[in-house]
Amino acid sequence: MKHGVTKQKIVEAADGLFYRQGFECTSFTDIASAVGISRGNLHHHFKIKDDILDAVIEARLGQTKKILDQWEAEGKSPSGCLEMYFKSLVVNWSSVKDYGCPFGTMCNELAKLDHPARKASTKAFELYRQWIKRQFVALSSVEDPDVLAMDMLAWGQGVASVGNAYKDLRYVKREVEKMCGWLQALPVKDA
Amino acid sequence: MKHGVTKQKIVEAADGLFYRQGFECTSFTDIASAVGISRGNLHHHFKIKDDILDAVIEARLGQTKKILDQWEAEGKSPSGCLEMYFKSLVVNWSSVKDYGCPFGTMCNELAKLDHPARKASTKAFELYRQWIKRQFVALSSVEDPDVLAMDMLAWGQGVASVGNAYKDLRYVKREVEKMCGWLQALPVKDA
DNA sequence: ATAAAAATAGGTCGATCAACCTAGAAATTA
DNA sequence: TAATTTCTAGGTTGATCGACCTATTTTTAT
Repeated sequence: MKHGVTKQKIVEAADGLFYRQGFECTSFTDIASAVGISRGNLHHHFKIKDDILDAVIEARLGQTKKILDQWEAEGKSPSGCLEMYFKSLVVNWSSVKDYGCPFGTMCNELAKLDHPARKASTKAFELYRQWIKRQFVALSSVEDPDVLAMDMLAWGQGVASVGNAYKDLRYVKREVEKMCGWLQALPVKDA
Repeated sequence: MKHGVTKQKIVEAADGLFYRQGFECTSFTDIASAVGISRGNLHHHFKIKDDILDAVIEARLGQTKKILDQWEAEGKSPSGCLEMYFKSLVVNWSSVKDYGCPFGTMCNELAKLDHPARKASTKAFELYRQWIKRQFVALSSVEDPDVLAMDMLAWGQGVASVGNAYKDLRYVKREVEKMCGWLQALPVKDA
């Protein structure tokens, strides 16, 4: 196979499996058969399992950056961007329903394992936080964008967790609408 | 050992291990050695691993009921009760910091595993929800206690998740204070 | 006191795990 | 074309897993 293609395919497959099954419950055999290669080949590209995890985390960070850029392009205004963030729970509902938030659940699994890559896995949170903070700063109608960004992060985690437990899309939609309403009621910077 | 004592010790040990390591990452050997018994003995009390999980979930439900009753005794007023709930994140910080919320993290792990006991694990959420709702009804100053109870549930999950990721006690304390302040600002039923 | 039942220990089994190894195939470079 | 590197497949190893089993001891009931 072309240079680097297999490696990328491995990371993509591992990403999905880590999300849907968890890191610890995903074996080399799982990943290899998902990609359609042998275990030996998998070991050639990634010597140990933790190396796959590192690559997955890095790939997620890149993907997250891309998505956040895309939201800024689509959302147009800061409040539009924040709406994109809120609504992502509904957009990704089919997976959130079954597997929760990919970032939050991975962070928590790695925390329980006291895994060396735990800290790296929280970087996605940090990306979101800084991005959200930037939107609030641009809105300039809020007092403490730092605190508010943290609140938005926790809001997403909370709704994802409860939504996942209750498998209740209506609840999630209601929460998202509530946040969008709150956002529009915010006093906007002089137009 | 006296009748039933060993079984109870097993459930207690398994509870802690499931919380700190996760269900899937906890082996019969782990539990047996934590209790100080042999694997064979463990198998005598619980034929398969899922039986231990069922017992742990049931035990957690009983423990949760007890704690909620205790909070109602200590909290005195409905708002005092809700403060007990908020502050539990700080009280249990040393474990939340490392392992997250015991209910949320178990729910999510079982969801990923698509485990038969998943639904049972959500019953703890339901206990909390109904209890919180009762406090708001007693406060009688809120419009929709049902929605608000769900919000409080999500708030707890969100703060636990973000607090666990960032290992930031100050953030958690700030959030708790915020909620306590919001609670006291609520118009109370005629005294 | 004796029989029955429950509790305990430890061996064993087949399966699966991460990791390592060898060797051949394919692609690249010289 | 020849040499070299990269990619791929699959076997092997030692450890651990859940589960099962057979004894032996302890407790309970008769």
